[in-house]
Amino acid sequence: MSFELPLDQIFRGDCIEMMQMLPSGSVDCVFADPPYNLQLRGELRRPDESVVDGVDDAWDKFADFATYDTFTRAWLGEARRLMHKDATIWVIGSYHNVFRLGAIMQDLGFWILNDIVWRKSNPMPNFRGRRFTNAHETLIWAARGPESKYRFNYQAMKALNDDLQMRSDWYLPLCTGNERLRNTHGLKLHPTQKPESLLHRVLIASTHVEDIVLDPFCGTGTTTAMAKRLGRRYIGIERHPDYVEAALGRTQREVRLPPDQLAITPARREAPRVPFGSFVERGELPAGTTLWDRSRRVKAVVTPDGSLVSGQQRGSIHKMGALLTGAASCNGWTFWHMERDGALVPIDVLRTTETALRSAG
Amino acid sequence: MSFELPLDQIFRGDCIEMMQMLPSGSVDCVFADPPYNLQLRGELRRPDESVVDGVDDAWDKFADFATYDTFTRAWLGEARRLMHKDATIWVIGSYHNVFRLGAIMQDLGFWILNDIVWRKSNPMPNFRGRRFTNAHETLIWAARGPESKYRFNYQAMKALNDDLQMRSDWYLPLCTGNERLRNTHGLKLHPTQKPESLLHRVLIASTHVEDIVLDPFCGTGTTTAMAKRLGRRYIGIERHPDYVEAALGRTQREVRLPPDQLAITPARREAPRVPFGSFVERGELPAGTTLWDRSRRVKAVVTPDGSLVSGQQRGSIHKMGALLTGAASCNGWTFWHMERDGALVPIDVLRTTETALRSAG
DNA sequence: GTTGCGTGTGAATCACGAA
DNA sequence: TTTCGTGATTCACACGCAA
Repeated sequence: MSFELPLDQIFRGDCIEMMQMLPSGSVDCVFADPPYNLQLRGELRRPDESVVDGVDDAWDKFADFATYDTFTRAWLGEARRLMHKDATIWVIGSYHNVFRLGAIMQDLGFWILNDIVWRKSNPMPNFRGRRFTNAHETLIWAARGPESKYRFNYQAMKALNDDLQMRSDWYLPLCTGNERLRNTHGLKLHPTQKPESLLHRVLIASTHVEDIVLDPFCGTGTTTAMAKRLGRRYIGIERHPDYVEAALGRTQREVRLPPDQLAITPARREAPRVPFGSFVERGELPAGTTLWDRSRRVKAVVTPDGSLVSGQQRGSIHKMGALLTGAASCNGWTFWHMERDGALVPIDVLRTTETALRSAG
Repeated sequence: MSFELPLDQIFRGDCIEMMQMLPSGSVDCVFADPPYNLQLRGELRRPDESVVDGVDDAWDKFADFATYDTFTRAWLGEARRLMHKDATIWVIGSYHNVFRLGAIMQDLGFWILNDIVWRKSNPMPNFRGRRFTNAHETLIWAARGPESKYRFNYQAMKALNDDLQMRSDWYLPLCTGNERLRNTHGLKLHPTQKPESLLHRVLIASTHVEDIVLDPFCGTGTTTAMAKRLGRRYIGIERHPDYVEAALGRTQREVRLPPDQLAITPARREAPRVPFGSFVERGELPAGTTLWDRSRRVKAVVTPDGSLVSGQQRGSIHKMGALLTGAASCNGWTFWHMERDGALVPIDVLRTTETALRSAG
């Protein structure tokens, strides 16, 4: 049996069983924080459903890895089925499990886009002085397959980083203080609650408003709460009733940001396409006008159909830019300039004016 | 057949076959930079139309993941046989291959101690704006097994990091400039030459003077050269004759530091923003350099872990400044000077560069 | 000598929609 | 499924030459 896709809900149950009931190709993004260690939470079972007990001689270590791998293949396989062709997935782990996660993801056909390092500003020190301070965790960001046309909000990430490309190493604090959920005894409710800043960056980078986000290991609901705040739709799955209760209350209390605060720096490739010829038609750049490159080394003349002519050659603004410079390709909008008050101005200013008019009207 | 262990040599040949001829349990540390199995699909151009010189060498091409895994299991298995019970291994990779490396290492019985992130100060940007800038690579540090009594020079690492525990994220520049080996046409000799600062930290962290270090993918000899400089014994294996020739010459020219400059030591120091040790690692203020006070009344010598030595005394730049002047305390950054073009310049100038400032964040 | 500008380059899985 | 046209896209350094 299979449900219609339920939105903005958090379910209690085994994530593999729950995912099996959801329809294929229905989610835009998955965020998963799977158990890091078999012995910790008793969530792991062998394929025959017997529970793994924690013995640590060499033979059993191998059995543990095999069991962990089986479990990992099962939930990643279901998650992949639920993802539509262009969806992406984030999986977080530490050196205990992340290598198995990554290898299995590759085996299942996921196409890794980046591995992201979450550098903790306040990690726990190494008390025994026998290793380097374990100051980071790793996120694997992957598309469903190599041909996916996945979403990456490049300009938004650049804006988040002082107008420099966002790198693969992120420096963020642990979840502490008021953000950390606690029980009535003041003890932390969940051992590995993720910081909201981490989910903020993940969701802003790889999803759009109204996109559907699935978290199969929902825990205390950082993903669902942040999805709601940022105007994304969410589906959470969590096995432990206490965590489900906390996640439900927390997400319920969360308030969706108003639309004007949800807008991110738009991607230029998604701006409405305006034909160069339309400016010729309207007389804003009449046929006969001469265009130049930035340093006046090459020039061309605008024709009535919006193509350019230079000598015997004729073509679009892009084709002519490439042709005259010998480049493989060329963005004609930024290459060609027109004279305005004696100075050269890129013809792209025509387009930005147009865009402004459209959004205003 | 099997050789006695040959020391301080670089061999040309297939690393699996060569390792098979060496005796079991004979090396203290392995550093391995295996092929990454990048899967580049076409030409990549910068926004200025220049072409990126990608890694297209035959040695990096594998038919599929299964082929790569078979190769990886084979060389890691031989490396493990050569390691004695308490030896450790370093393996470096990127998201293309590191998950497979780590999972296979765990399957073979290695015990992962840390995953280390080499954060590059100057990575190549993402030119098409379709992903996060791939700004790091990952090193896996592992013992031969869970019971290994491995070497970790905790105090030396702490000293190198201005008396703060060394973290799992390391900020180091790429190998560029004079350090990068070039052929007679000025082209890079090896597409992926590793920086000396990386090997410096690896060797200081996990080996002792006279320890035997094996590099099965020796390339142009960064490992062997740094092992010689730091007084370690080395065995290099490399398949490509051009790389072997370069590694031999480079390692030949390298000079072993004198004994008093090789000693590493515990130190208790303050923590300014930029660790003094980072300049030592990067070779901007190499071990062996003599520092003076402003009026050349006292002097001291820089050691590989970033502490100073003068006579029988050893300590941080701050402690040694205080000690040698009889003061209660001292700001080593302004007290100590280095010679530059015959004049004395405070070492604090090292910190004023953009690079230095960034290493803190 | 110093400063500043132009150029080159690094382990890279680097477009996408319409017809 | 394939072809084709449009047009989006770079950061930190090192080095050489000019002012």
